[in-house]
This record gives sequence, C-alpha cells and structure tokens, in this order.
Amino acid sequence: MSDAFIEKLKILVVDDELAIRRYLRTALAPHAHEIIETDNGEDALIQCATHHPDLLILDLNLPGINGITVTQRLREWSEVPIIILSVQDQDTAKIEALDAGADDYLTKPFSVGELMARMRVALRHRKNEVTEPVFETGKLVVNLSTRIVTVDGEEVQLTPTEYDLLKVFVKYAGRVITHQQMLKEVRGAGYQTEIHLLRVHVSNLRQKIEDDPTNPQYIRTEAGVGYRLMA
Amino acid sequence: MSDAFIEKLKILVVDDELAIRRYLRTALAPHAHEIIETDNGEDALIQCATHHPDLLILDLNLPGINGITVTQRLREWSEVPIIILSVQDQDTAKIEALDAGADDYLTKPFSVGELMARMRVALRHRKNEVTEPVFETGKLVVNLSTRIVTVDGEEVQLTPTEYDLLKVFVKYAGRVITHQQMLKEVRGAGYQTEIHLLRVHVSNLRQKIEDDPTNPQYIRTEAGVGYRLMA
DNA sequence: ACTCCATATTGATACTTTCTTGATGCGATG
DNA sequence: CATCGCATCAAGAAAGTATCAATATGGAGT
Repeated sequence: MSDAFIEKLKILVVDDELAIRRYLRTALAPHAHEIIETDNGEDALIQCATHHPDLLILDLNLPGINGITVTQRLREWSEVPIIILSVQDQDTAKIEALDAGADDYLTKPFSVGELMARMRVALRHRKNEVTEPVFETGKLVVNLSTRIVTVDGEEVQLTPTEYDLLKVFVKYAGRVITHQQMLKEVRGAGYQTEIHLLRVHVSNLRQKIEDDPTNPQYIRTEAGVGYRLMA
Repeated sequence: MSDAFIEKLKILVVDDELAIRRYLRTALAPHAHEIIETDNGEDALIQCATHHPDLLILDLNLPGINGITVTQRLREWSEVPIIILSVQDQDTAKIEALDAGADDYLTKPFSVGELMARMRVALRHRKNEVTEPVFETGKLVVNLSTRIVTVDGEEVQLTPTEYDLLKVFVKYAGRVITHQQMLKEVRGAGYQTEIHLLRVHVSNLRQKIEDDPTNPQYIRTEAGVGYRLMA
C-alpha cells in the first residue's frame, strides 16, 4: 500500500559522498521510477530546473554552495518537496534548514524505512503543482532559476536589491503588495521608516524594465497602499 | 519573521503528562493565539470536532485509544496538521505514525526550537490548500487577499479609505451598519461629528461600484440609521 | 591597508492622488 | 413650507509618490 505513493517518481539525490548516493539508489530503486544524482549544489539547481523532480533528497554539507542555500534558491521558484539529510544533529541546524524551506530533516545515520515514510508524507502534501521557473508578462521575462531578466529579448542588468524586489513582485504577481509587506520580504523586521528607500528602488527598477517609466505597465502603483505587478 | 506563521493560531496539545502540557503551554503561549489541552484520545477527537484547531501536538502513548488511532480517526474527516511526540525512537513506530496520517514525528526529549520550526513547516503546507477569501454579490466581487475589487469582471480602483469602507461593509454584509459603528471601524475613537465625511466617501464608493449610483443596488441607505451591503 | 567601483542610502523638490470641508440641491416628513 | 437627513460637487489641505542628485557604504582587487 505505502509504496503506491512513490511509484513513477523522479527523485533527485544530492550528496557529495558517492557511498550515500549508491546506498540511496539501491534502497529507492525498487520503488522510484527514476533517480537522478548529483554531488554539488550548483548542479542540483540546474537539474531541478531541467528535470523537475518530484522530490529532493539533499545533504546539508556540500562542496560549493551548501544545502541551505540550495533550498533557499530553489524556494524562489519551486515548491518541490525537500528532505534534508545531515550528520548535524543540533537543533539550530534543523531550524535553519526547515525555515529555509525544507520539508523535513533527517539525521545520519538514518533508517531507510523512516526516510521512505517521510518521503510519503512530503509527497502527500504536494499535489504536485509544477511551477515553471520562468515568469512572463508582456515583454518582461524573469527567469528565477538563472536570475536573468529580459525585456523584449534584451537582458537587463539588475542590482541585487532590484532583483530581490522583482522576485517578490513575481511571487505575488497580480496582487497588491503593501509597502510594509514588501519591506518585510526583502529586509527582515526593522522596516517601517524605509518607505522612501523602497520608492527609490522601485523607481530605479522601473527605469530598467518599463518601456515608459512615467506610465508603468508592469509595476503599477496602488496609491496609499503599495505596488502591484501585473500578471 | 518566522513567528508570523504561528500567530493567531489554535493549537491542541494532547498528552497525558501534565508536566509536558505545562511545558508546551509555556513555550508556545507567546506565539500561539490559543492553546487547548487534553490528556486522552477520546477527548482529543471531540476537541477537534468542536474547536477546529489549526494544529495538533499529539503524544503516542495515551490512556484509552492511542495516538495512532487518534490520527487515523481524525484523518477520516480532517486534514489538520498533526505532529507526533513520543518517547519511542524505533523507526517502526515512526513509520506507523507517519503512514497513519501524521505530518511529523519528534522523539522526546525534543528541543522547543525544533518543534516550533516543524510546526511552521506543517502550517506552511496547510496554507497552500486554503482558498482565498472572496466576497461576491451580484456583479460585485471583493477579493480580500489580493485587494482586488471587480464589477462585472472589470477592475475598479479604490482609494485606501474607500477600500476600508468596503471591507467593513463586507464584514457585516447583509446587516445594517450604523454611522457610528462604521466610523469606529475605519477610524479609531474620535468619531461622531464626521458623519458628513462618511457620506462623501460612501458616495464616492458608490460612483465606482454601482451601475446606477442614484439607485444603489449594493450599498443601500437605511435612512436615519446607516448603511447596509446587500448579500 | 588602501583605492576604487558599484550599489545603497539619504536628502531635496516637484508632482499626483486622496482626504476633508463647506456649499448646494433634493426629497421625504410633519 | 420649513426642517431634517442625505447625496453630490468642487476646491483647498494633506498625504502620498516619483525622480534627480549627493553622500555613504561595503566588498574586490591591488
């Protein structure tokens, strides 16, 4: 019965230890339709964008960008279930990973049975809404996995904050985002007085992505409330 | 930031040890809106049916029906997130609980930080399934989460106060709202003399959402009393 | 440690929208 | 037919917004 959940699935295993990958492949192969492997974070992000796996098994300690970063980057556009595997058992590590967007956290050594049970839980939650890592509206294209933004085919160069802003706009595309909300998303908590700052950045962003910044067609301003990216 | 997820929530704690319940209450109280407790499975099921908590923290070893059974029974009609707490660390127990429908499983002793992080994960999942709160009457549609108001499919631009007014109208849809009540809702306390102001705003609102503002079909005037939004 | 550069922040100012107030007209009621 | 409650209009006040320019900051490279 329980196996039914994880049949015909594409699973991406990210771990730098070959032994672990082999072990997982052996354990999962009889149940999973397809298993993809990689040993680093950069490649994991690429694999996710190209293969759209149904589930991710992710080691925390990776060469290059670590598991937390992979999780955060992925969560910018994907809701694929992520199960973290790690040797670290401190609760701070767990909290950080879970808050970064992971769905579960297992400490090595782990039992395959438990892993598979937790995989079933993770898959139960997502009715697999496949989101494309590309947002498009009018001539504006935002590729969330490569972080490339183009207008009418031409790439525009955005500063980090400008991109962060745009990312939030995309996340809430079509909806109104209040100044407070926006500041909370891109900064942390100490917002409030920084509305002016937000305006400047939005203005700069408009200069770069709008055909006519005076008459914005993408980022509309909702007077007295905030902004809104047209969908 | 992360606390935002678990604000204004109703949490049901099911454990037969008073000490654990007390401990959880102390730990969660600053974050959760309301905490309900019970020490047995039968009551847990009743509490869920009557109070509809947002999350369940459930001990596995209970007098009477055990945690597994509670989970199974609950899953027959409810999708409330369930986090299992247990002294048992064997993977068979975990697998059984997770497959019964639990969303997570923590072994005692646990760290409150980790519990709360896992609660956030559980609530995150739940959030995706909640449908948007939309009010509809005639050709008027008010989407309270996106702040978009449409009449006959066409979007109307409302000023902040106009929207605030409409929000209150929706809140008391079908019922009469006195001028005083309305002023108290949208302003604070110093109301009373501002009835004229209210009229102006209502008038403006009508111009925007009514087909024939002279003959309002949505916002009716209750002479001598106040207004009423037709439901 | 220093310089330089891109970016972030702050300040100033012109501009736009929204709020508020007072004036006016309408219609029902006693 | 005078009065009251209501709706609407219009103009000034207040609040919110866009943009340019000046200064501060932080990180990369030397």
